[in-house]
Amino acid sequence: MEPREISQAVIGRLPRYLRYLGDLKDEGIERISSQELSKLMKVTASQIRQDFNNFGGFGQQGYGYNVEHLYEEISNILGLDQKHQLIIIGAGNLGQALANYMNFERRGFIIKGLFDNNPALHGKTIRGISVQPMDQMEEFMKTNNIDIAVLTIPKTSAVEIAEKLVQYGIKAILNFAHVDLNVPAGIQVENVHLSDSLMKLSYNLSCYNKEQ
Amino acid sequence: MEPREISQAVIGRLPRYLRYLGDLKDEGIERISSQELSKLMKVTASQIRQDFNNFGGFGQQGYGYNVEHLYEEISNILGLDQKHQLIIIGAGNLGQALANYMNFERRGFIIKGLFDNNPALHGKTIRGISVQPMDQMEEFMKTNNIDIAVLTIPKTSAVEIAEKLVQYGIKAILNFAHVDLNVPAGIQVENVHLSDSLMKLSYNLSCYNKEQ
DNA sequence: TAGATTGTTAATCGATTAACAATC
DNA sequence: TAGATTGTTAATCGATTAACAATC
Repeated sequence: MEPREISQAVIGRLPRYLRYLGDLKDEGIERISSQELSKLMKVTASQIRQDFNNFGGFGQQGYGYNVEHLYEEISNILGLDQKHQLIIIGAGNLGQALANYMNFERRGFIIKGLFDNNPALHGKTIRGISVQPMDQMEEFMKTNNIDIAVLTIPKTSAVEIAEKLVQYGIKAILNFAHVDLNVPAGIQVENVHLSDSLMKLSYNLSCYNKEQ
Repeated sequence: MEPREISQAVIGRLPRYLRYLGDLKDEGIERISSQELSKLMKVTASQIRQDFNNFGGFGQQGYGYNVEHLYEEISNILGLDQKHQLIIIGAGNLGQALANYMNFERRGFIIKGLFDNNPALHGKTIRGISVQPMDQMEEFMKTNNIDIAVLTIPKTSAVEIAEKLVQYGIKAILNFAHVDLNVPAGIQVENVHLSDSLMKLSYNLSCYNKEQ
């Protein structure tokens, strides 16, 4: 088990497996074969077995996979057995929307703080978390053991703020700003570029139309 | 030029090229070589040239690429020369946040309507767009020539609503619901699964820690 | 013309799929 | 034991990178 050698392609598929397994679990289904899961998820059974075998054997020949067990294993691989404390930088519409989104907590992603430069927002409370000025970030991160930051600020300040976050010891950033962050190796970044997604849709739309 | 044969891997990189070219354009830079762009974007010059050549030759030997021209070409490839009318289904926190986000309009993605089942929201206005009940969707889509729907509703109703949207003639869906939509071939779907992104961060965090 | 840099072919690398022996 | 299905090796496919001839 050499975690670093597993490709991001595989890691990227794990949350989807987890989702389907959670649903199966809720339906009270005990076991599933790679072939059944294959039909359900519309990926090859081969890929499913290969993916799972990156982490050791979770199945049993002639039986398949135990849903509950597999769910637990993937959940642990994804580190969901651990709690993550996170802060949201930027308490605008998107920041507030995310702060209001309860489902993250269920997975162990606990929103601890909200920060914004706009004085009009300071003291405003969302789900018990009050918006603080940016300059209190450093202090807050130290006392609250924050490991993930969610960036929902405009791209003009995102790079600079990300550098500060790194300096203050952040381990991972979920970046909604439409810019590439420049962080040292070892700091994890996931980008959510909504306009990129729209552009992909746009391409495939016009592409499909040309086919006709 | 056979649009359908271009891999989604290439398409997925186009918006990022466009972003860098836009920045270069704003800086008043006229030409750039694949090697310079390579350094800037941290991808290989080879990949850049391969990507662009999927669509025909945009460059000139010995010179490089004209920034303005390349920007226009990629913009057109992505279909950004055309306007897209879109509706947001689900006027909760996220739906409102997206409706308030001005930048989409600049790219030709015009938010025309907002729909929600919650009567408390009906008539509420965001940037001049009032929230309508879901049952007015069909009529609205017909009279407003809507091609993209943004789904920001809970996963319990997302699949059902997506089917209706398809029935009413939607061409593309940007899906924020944490569920896989089941749409016919030809209907474009882009998923934005925020909890999946957090899980990937979580994996890479624990993975990195194990390295130490 | 000489230098630079593309467009494009060929080589490599990695990811996906197929096949089957191992084994429950 | 016979049937089913995994774990794993081998084959294929596609995407990335390297190399270089074409050409501005």
